[in-house]
Amino acid sequence: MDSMPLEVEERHLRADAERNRRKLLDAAQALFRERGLDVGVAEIAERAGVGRGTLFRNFASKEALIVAIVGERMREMAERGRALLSEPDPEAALSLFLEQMAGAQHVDRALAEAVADTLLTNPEVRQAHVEVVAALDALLGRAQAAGAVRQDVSALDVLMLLKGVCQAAAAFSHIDPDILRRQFDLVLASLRPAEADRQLPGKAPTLEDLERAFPVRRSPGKASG
Amino acid sequence: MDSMPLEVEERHLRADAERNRRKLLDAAQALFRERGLDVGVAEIAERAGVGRGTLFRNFASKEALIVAIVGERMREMAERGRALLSEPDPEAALSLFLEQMAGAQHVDRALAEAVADTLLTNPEVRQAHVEVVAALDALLGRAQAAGAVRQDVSALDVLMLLKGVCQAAAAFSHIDPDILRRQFDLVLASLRPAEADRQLPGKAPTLEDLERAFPVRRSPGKASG
DNA sequence: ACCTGAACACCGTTCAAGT
DNA sequence: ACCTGAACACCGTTCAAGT
Repeated sequence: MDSMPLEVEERHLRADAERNRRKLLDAAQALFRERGLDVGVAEIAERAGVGRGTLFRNFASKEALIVAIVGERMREMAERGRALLSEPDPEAALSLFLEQMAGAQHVDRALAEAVADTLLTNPEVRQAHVEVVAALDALLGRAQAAGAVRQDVSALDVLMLLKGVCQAAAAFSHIDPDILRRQFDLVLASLRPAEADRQLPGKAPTLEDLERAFPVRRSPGKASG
Repeated sequence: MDSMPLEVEERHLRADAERNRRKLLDAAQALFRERGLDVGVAEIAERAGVGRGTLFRNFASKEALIVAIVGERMREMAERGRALLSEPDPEAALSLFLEQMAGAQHVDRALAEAVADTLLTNPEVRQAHVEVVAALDALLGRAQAAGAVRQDVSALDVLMLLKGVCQAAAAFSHIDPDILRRQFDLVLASLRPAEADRQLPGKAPTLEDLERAFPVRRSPGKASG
């Protein structure tokens, strides 16, 4: 059972079905991005030009639709993080990545609501999130090796700290674009190499801690084995 | 119209009505605290031992019930902040207040969800929130005067930074109690007096910025003037 | 094989009938 | 004056009837 590939479901769709699926994704993407995850399925189907039932034929639930969209955005973000590994200055690369994450949430309400929500327990979103953490971990490791960042923080430490920045700054930056940068600088200040008597207590949180805090819920019904 | 007192509505309730109101508040408080703001009004009314209709006679909406509870918790928190002004060590007082805020959200899911939500646009919650900011501002000012905290941060700067810590740490601290303290220490590290070339850009956010970012929505219908 | 809208279940909210 | 549960409006989801 461990040899079963995880991402098949590539069985051929009829041409019109494939087209409808795309129209639904595009409509939902635009509406979620603009007005958040509370927009109704009726409006999404209408904007896509299909019946309500078609939405649920392509996606098991409204959440599944959300997951398809948010998961993709997260994977894009992880990819941008990996790309920054070729940036010569390790500190600048880390700072840029943090900035891009906040920026993405700023222009996409769906993404901002998703990371705050309990959506992280969904398997697909979790996997994408793990990718992001891995990319951040790599960038953070480089910055630490270069002596630009204190040794005793982990990627999850940084991510937790950034979460508030993203949410708060996103709400404010319509008004005052400076605030985003201020909050960043505060986060970066917290990450500077610490004197010996300022070491953080306990152990740095890992992905295993994340798993124990938010156990991934198996999607119900589908898997019978 | 500016001479109208804001918090009257103290007209006498019949004894049984007063009792029902209390039962509803107690039931909702317990359920919200334990399981978050999604618990249904039917369950709340049942636990309180009254009909659904009675809930809506005492509170204009489910949100009004939430606001009554969350607002009170926030006002308690502001009071604790003001009490800490008599703590002799300014840095310890500030640190304690931040710790108490995170702790309160840790034991009360309702509070944690409320501060993340758009509930801040509600007038009553906003007023309570402003009280908290004011208390934090006083504690922060003392710590800055004592040279324990950099001069260029405002209470809102700190509150934004803390928001992520509260959310993230609350979720994790079931697993690893160290994490809360780590995140705190990171926030405190970011607040240490900065070297001249590390000053934050722009101006520190004020309560007026908060008002422009989240304009208070007038409660609809009630006020006719 | 897929599309569709009527029908269903589940919320918050209202209101006519009771006391 | 207040209480109550049946009724309503509004969601996400299902499904029998269509193509």
